[in-house]
Amino acid sequence: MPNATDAAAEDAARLSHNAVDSLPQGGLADKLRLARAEDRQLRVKLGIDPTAPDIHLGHAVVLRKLREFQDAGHRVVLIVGDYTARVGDPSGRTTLRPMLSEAEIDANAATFQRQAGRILDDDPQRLEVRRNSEWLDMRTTELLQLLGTTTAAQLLERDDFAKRLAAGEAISMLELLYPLLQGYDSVAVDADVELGGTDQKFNLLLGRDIQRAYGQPEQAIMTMPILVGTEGRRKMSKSLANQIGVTEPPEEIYGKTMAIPDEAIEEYRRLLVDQLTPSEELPPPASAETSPRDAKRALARDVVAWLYSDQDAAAAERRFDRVHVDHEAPEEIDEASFSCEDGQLHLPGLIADEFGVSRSEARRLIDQGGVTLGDSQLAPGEHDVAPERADGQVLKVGRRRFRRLRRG
RNA sequence: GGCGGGGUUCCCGAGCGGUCAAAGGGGUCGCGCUGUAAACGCGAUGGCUCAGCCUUCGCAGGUUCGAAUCCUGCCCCCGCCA
Repeated sequence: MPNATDAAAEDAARLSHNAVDSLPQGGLADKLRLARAEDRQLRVKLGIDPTAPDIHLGHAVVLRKLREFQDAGHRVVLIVGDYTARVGDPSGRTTLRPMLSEAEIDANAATFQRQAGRILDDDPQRLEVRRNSEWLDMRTTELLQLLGTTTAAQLLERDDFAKRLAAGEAISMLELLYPLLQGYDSVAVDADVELGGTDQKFNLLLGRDIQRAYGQPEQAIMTMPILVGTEGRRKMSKSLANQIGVTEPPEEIYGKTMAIPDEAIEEYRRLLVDQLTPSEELPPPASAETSPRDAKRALARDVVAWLYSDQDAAAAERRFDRVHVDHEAPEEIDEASFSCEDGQLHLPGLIADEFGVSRSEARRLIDQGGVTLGDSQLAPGEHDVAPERADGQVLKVGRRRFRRLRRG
């Protein structure tokens, strides 16, 4: 039986799998050692931003890591940044975030918490959820004490601040304050470890300084890679509209995964699908012989199976093949009823109503050969059709929008 | 307090009296192709009762035959100096 020291180091190594940074050197092992010695759980913190409530695969990377800590017996402390959401953290971006109303924040926080439950263990012993308005709504004297812990130069070291300063761009006081507030969260919850994306590195490290200033042991920090969005370039985020949400329907998740560039396949697999902690018994990863298409199909299946089930994954794949490979209509199609008083069915109006586009857009779609009625593609200018020709037919708009038409 | 820069269509960003619904890029959409909603190529991208009409270039007024482009006032944003 290995002694406690070795075991802690091994655990730390395992938990650090896929992490970009685990700081300070040996810090996590020390924390694990301490937990063993004191026979307690580590408190592993993650701050979440309730401005973007829907959890996507990018969040899932960090949440999966948290799940590993839970499975190792530790306690995850999720901090809903309901108070900091009023401040707006600009990490990795160049413009200020909009502020949200309290009602919006509450709704978003609830949504996030519910969705996180898909990945995290929600056993109260393993998961604690807090809101930072609990402690950040502080007296001015306390705020001043917090401000006293840090210098302007320290904050301006942060990469994005430094760049913006050099470029003569605006940096608001609120933004500068944000890292301090986040750091104070660590103090308030006695964090032993804090996780985040690599864009959080500065804030996580500053949390250590804040804790020290308050006479607390400093947290270990771990950063996880930022998952790229479906276009394969920029970080996955809702505002960039390149996200795959964990609650999206199976066929959407499957399809969006198929839309990622081939180069991103390996990264997606490594961060989302592979065994949480590597073990010797695992089969080798998908061989390089596999074609990108098949590798991506397998990935898409695995992601859906992870978030739903094997059956859902198989069904999603069937549907995808049917619609995108065989170019046929899916089995299940929503119906749209139409009526026509004046003898002709005006398609731009119908398409606009059914798919939420403008009539002008609908006209363009028809004119560009993007609309098919039954099995004939509509010709440019063919905006009105006889009702007999439309009734009972499948209307296909673009590659993946379908309606079965019924005269009503 | 002083000086300077700026607000353009989903985003960035050109335009600076007519040829502007407004260059170019991004994004998005469509088609083609294909191994996929990949890649690549081509095209489209304010609205509508769509060969025409209507409404846009921070807001309000004005000059002009004619303004996103000129003038006046206002609102907002940013930087620098102090």
